[in-house]
Amino acid sequence: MNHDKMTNISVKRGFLWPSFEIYSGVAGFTDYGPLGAILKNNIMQKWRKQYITEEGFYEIESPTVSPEEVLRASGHVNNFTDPMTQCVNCKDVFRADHIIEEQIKKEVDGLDNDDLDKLIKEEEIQCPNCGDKLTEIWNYNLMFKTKIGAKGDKIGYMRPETAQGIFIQFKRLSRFFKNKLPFGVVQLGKAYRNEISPRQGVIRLREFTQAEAEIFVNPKYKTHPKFSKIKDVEMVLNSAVTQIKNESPLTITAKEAVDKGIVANEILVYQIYLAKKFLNELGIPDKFLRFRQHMPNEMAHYALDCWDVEVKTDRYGWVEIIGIADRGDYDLLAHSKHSNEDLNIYIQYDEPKTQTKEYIKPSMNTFGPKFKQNAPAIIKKLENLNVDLVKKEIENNGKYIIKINNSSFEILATDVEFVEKTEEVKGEKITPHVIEPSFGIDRIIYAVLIHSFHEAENKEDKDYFKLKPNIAPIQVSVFPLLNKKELNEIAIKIVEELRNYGLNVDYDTSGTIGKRYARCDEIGVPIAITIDFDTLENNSVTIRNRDDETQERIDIDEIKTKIDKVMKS
RNA sequence: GCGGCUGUAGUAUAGUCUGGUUAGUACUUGGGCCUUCCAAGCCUACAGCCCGGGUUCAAAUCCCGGCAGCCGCACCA
Repeated sequence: MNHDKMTNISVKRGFLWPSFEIYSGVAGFTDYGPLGAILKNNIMQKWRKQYITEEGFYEIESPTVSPEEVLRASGHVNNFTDPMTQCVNCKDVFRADHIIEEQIKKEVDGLDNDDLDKLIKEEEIQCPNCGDKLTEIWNYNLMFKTKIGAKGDKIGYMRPETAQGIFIQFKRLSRFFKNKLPFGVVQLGKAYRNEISPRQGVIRLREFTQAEAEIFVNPKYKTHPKFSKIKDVEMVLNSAVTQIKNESPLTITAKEAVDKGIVANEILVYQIYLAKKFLNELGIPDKFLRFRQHMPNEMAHYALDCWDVEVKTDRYGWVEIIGIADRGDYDLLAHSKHSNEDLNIYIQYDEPKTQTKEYIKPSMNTFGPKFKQNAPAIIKKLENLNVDLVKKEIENNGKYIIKINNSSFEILATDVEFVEKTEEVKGEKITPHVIEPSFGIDRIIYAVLIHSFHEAENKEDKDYFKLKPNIAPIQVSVFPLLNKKELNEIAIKIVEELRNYGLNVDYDTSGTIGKRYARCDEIGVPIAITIDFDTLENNSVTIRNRDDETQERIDIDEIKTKIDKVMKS
């Protein structure tokens, strides 16, 4: 790992570029150059393959601008802000709630800004730096605000996560999936957070790409049909408990993790497994990965449980690249409440359940004459009473007194019967829980680049990206050994054929062959094909492997089969 | 957002302190020559003082502001 060298080559060769550079740039934004854009697409396509093709989820695409109501309901308008205050003297800026808590040693969660302002005055909270006075509190909201429409009176925000777009479409989605749980919906796209001061390059962007899956499950069945296949897979888990006790992470199998209650359920573990598999296949080995459970106090406002997948970097230490959260029913309930829509799903039982329930049945031949015109009202009241309570009261005291308006009525044992009634219940409405793996694509690309970067070990060696063939932006380079007309002609023919076959091919005639090999190694092209004078005579070419520099003489007709083989490795 | 350091072709740098010729060098890149398998050589071309203002006869160089990068603090639901 060598962040500086890697970044240098990635900029030089067109993977990642600073944005708006000719206007001196803006922090927190990045451009994907020509190779970076392909790499990103390849990784996103691979992600789609794993979650859409292999897991059977479906993708939707929703707007990146949201009306305010959506983000009010989701909690982002209120919870995604930080109360800030500034020292009038030294101009340092602080989280208001943090410094209040620090100085009065009391939690101030849930207080609004006016309360906090009051506290600052009453408790004489001072600048922790220089002890001077603090300004009034203002909210720093991490969302980009905008206006929708010409009048500009409708507030919109750039979405801070792609997830909300899925929750909002829950009704249509559940119909699309024939109202059957579980089902999974994914969305890949941009999200926006106006970070106070982003540094760390592509690790903390103000505009970034997420790939999220929202898996809607029946809260009673958080099992997974494929779990048995992965139950023996070992993973390194750093649970909240091991973190609190300062113990080293546990290496345990998926099954043990569930059995011992370290991870809440099978679905969550399965998702951790998928994340690990995905990263392994991108070329990030297990020793650079770990799974860390959020501590109760660091959990986002919506989460029941959350595991971060972290990757080791030389520059930034362990970096979170994926979050896998059990969001429970938080989002659907929140949107249901704010929109007045039923966001639930009707679960039909396999077999109708018979429920036996006790009712209070008025004995009408005594009840009617006794209460006369008040009878209907009393009956209605009786229906809503707790049966056991009424029964006990009559058994113990011989009567139960019902008050309607200002009159009270005595219900005696002779006035009512207690009847058991059996009825069939065919199903129930439930609010699904949501399991959400959320991938930070930009961070993953950084992780892929830093971990596929091969640093020269000696003078003969060189720096290059050892990208896995299935994500390499360019799969094949085709070189004529010398820049001669007759070699170029064949080379161009092969290039065209491979391009038609669906491969990204680079054709290069400049400089010496060694230089061209070096150049294509640098950007991670896994295969090079060289045409020489023997090709003219016997139709054979040299195929070269990037990683071990081995060469093989093969027939032109074998090229595609050979490439396919490498691509699958 | 605060403080410190830094900013010269695509990259790495010389020059900045002590203002003064056409901003030098290497690699890279393009074109050409040569060349039968791992950045060889030769010729040639392209390309730079972060932006804005000030001081001065004269600013890459000194001063101020901005922007960006790095480091520390704060922030990162």
